[in-house]
Amino acid sequence: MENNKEKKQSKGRRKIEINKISKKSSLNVTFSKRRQGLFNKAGEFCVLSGAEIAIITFSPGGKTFTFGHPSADAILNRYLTGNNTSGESSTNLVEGFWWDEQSIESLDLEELNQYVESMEVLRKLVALKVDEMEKGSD
Amino acid sequence: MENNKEKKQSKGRRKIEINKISKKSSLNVTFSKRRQGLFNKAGEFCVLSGAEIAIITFSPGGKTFTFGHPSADAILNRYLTGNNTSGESSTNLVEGFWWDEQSIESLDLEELNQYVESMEVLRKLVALKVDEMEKGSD
DNA sequence: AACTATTTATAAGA
DNA sequence: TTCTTATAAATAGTT
Repeated sequence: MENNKEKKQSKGRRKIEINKISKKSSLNVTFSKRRQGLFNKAGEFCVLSGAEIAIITFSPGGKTFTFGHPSADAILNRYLTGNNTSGESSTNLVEGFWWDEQSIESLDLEELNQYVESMEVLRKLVALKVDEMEKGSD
Repeated sequence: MENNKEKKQSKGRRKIEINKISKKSSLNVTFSKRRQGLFNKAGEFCVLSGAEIAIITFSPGGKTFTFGHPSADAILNRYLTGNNTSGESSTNLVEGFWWDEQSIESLDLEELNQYVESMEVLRKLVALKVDEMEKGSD
């Protein structure tokens, strides 16, 4: 009972080089898995260290993913309610953090503008917090 | 040669609960390790999927960490040159991405304003890109 | 700062 | 696409 010298690798994880994945189906799977992994890490990072973190991801496929602090929930919601007329969206909570996914069918340029808007939302979140602190410390 | 029933755990990683770390030295170590881990993951994520990502971390210790795209390098530099009068800073490159660390000794309120500024920088980066595209597609 | 035993993440496969 | 599983990678506690 001989098996080939180059016997088939088992199905476990194999080492990969970090290069752009060309095969579209693989790319989608990897994108999803790693986005989830990244957001989980970010959540743990925040809780363990007490840091605040904001992440914005702009996928080549035309989706904007943001990750942030619980205090941002209400504001994000308002943002979504006000602006989200063209695609579905979902907001998830894990370990007290929200993340958000927006499907937008749009041209590249519009996608970028979307990205800018998302950043603007995050900026406002923090500005609001600053405002609170100024009132509190006066 | 009996060892206690509760024998000492070996030194390998042990499972932990995700709660704020109270011991300051441990917190610092964990913060550094996990920040590095997170940024590495983010870099791989970008390269593999072709996504763009921006991360801003505001640590309780008064440091702002940002992670971004190579195209942002010049702008970040200008930002640092213009604003960084109170603390040291360093910019690192890994896999073509930059990350940055700023030491700021300031009050909480000032730290938050710093955070807002960092976000503003990121926003400008993308706005610039939009501008480029508008010119290109015209 | 290095080490290493474990836990955790995840690339392929089913 | 969701589940499985072998393996790579991250990291908590130790030194």
